[in-house]
Amino acid sequence: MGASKTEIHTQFHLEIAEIAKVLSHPARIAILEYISKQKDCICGDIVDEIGLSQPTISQHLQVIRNAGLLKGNFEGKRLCYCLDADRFKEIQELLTQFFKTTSAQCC
Amino acid sequence: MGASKTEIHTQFHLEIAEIAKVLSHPARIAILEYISKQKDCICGDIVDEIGLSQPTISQHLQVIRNAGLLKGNFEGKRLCYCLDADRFKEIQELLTQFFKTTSAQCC
DNA sequence: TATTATTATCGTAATATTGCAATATTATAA
DNA sequence: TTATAATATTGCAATATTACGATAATAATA
Repeated sequence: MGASKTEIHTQFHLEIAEIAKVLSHPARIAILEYISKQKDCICGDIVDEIGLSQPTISQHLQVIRNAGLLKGNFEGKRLCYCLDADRFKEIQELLTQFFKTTSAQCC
Repeated sequence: MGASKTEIHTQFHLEIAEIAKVLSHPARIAILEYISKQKDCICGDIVDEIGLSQPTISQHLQVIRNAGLLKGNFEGKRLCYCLDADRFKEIQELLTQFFKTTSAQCC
């Protein structure tokens, strides 16, 4: 099949999995880390930095954007892509919550 | 292509992505949470709990096992599947480290 | 040893992901 | 407005993932 059976899972489990999927590719990890470090970040820089084609980077950016993690500010002349700090913190807290819920006890 | 270009990424980024991939399916999240709660956990229980076929659960378990998260104890008569607490903590720390490294500052 | 229960593996179909070339869109500069 | 630069979209090929039926392997019990 290839498609996961979403209907049998809880909202919490689906949400955690969706977040994790965003983080499940090294290019996206690299992009997130890079964007977070820049004051003024443009997509072209990312292409140079990471070593994938511009369309591929653009595609990864869309995945990150769909997760609500991207904020684009048109400050003055250029488009500035930044992490949405609030959403980023939210995601961090959801994962923390999962790790809290799931603490190994047996054996 | 479908295969990611591993050679262009750092070990850290690859490691984070690999961990996230394990967490990127709701069934595996559910399995991890369930296993962590049981004292004596057998695969069959998981099948009843989650609502996927036994082979599918077994496949998900292998992904979890490959990440070093499963510990199988043959205690007395039955096989007891448990979370590897050390590895679980390790994974948690790696993600925490990523979130620390990647803290939104710009905009 | 034969039976039964539990878990793993194989084979396969459906769908998703990754990556890039070509092209379109958008925004700035001339 | 036209040229130029930056980013997004489209289309497509290669590979990966998800799911399950059928079957094999393994372990406990009669």
